[in-house]
Amino acid sequence: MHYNRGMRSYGQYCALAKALDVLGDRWTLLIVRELMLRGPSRYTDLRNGLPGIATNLLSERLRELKDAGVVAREEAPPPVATTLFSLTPRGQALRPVLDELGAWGVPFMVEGPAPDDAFRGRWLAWPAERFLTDADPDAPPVSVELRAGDGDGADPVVVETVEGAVRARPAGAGEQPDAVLSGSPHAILGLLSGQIDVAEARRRGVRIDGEERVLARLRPAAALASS
Amino acid sequence: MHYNRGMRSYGQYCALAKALDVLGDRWTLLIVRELMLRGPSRYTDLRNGLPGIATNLLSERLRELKDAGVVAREEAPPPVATTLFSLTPRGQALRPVLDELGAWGVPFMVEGPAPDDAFRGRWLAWPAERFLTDADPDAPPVSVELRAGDGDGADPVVVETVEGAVRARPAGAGEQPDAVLSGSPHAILGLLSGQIDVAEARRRGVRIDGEERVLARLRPAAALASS
DNA sequence: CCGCATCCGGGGCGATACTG
DNA sequence: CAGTATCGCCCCGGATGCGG
Repeated sequence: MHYNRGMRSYGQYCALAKALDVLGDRWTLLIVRELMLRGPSRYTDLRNGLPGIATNLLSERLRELKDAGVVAREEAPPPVATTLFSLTPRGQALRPVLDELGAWGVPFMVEGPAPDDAFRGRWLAWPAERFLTDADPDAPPVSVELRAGDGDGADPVVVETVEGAVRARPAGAGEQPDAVLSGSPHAILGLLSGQIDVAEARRRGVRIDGEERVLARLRPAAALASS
Repeated sequence: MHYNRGMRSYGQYCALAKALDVLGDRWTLLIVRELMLRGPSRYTDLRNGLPGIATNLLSERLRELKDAGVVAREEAPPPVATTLFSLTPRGQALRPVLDELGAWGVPFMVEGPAPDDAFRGRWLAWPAERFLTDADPDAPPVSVELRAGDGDGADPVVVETVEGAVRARPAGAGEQPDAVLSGSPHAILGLLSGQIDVAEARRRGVRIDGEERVLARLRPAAALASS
């Protein structure tokens, strides 16, 4: 029987405290991150996208988020017969929160990963959407595939221009990007964020296949890492 | 001796996870809220603005935030001889994060406070800055004082127009606002957020002294509480 | 008074094992 | 595949003490 566990409230009539009553528990915002980046996901895929989480915590948080109206469960009908978790509109409304928190955290990433940090390629998709702009919106669309890290978290990500904006999505099968960036997550993130240029990135082991000039079109926006 | 307590990391090379490594512990973001709303503050004043916090947690969080470069301590010289805590530029950069999180939490406030919720008047200052706009930026500036709640958390707040924007600050002594709003926090917040109009607010016990028409100038911005 | 440090009980959290 | 069950540990909450 699960009563109101984890629902410890700050007991303050304040918008920020109320938000943290729902989102402040450990792992909660990272679960929202995965649902935001992946879209509707199965339990196992969420677990894979959240290295380090305990399975009981994942199920408990998903239940709390469902009760709070942030997450929805939908049972897919046979023959698939799997459960899908997704964000409600109220959950989608957290996008600006994650964007701002992530932007604030970018300087920590620039320092490089800790020795045992886990990594998933799609975690770059979201900084990419935030920091890249299309330098020539009227030209035909371009796309770049990012392959960061080794096999474990190597889900490739495609960054493409869409009507003047830059969007990122998981790479599908038989992808045909204009260019492919391969290298360490650290170096690729430095390139995306504008902290280092193409020459410096290459010096740090980044490999560029395909048409390199499309990189000049996806330019990092202005100063992002204010001290 | 205090080693690296509480520094439990998610161990993920992700901007959001890195941000939460610093800010994700309990009470941390609320401490930043107080420093943001109050400016440089003494330990005791922070404690008063954070009803429910344990004193050891406050000191521990302040130390962690200092180590992370978010908070600075300055020892005021004699004869004052008190310690002041303030936000570094890196801490000030959290303003958009708090704004977005707070905006997301506003719908919970509209539902009204829980039975034993604590309240401080200055918690309205920050939603006010976010949700009010000056409907007539070229006219002479106006100011409204908010007195929400009873004695305990009645720190009055002054909302005023400053060059087309709306700013909030703690009310000083001998304040001369154009109007004064008194009433329950719930009703006043409804008015600020545009959820209820002046007539409805009055029906809910809000009292308006001074020139009522200045309220027409401080208009709530467009829809804020998306379902 | 102000700014903590110390002590202690309870429960959230983390890791593993297990099940329909 | 999608969880539940169980068990330590350490974070958290509350009270008290205490030096400057």
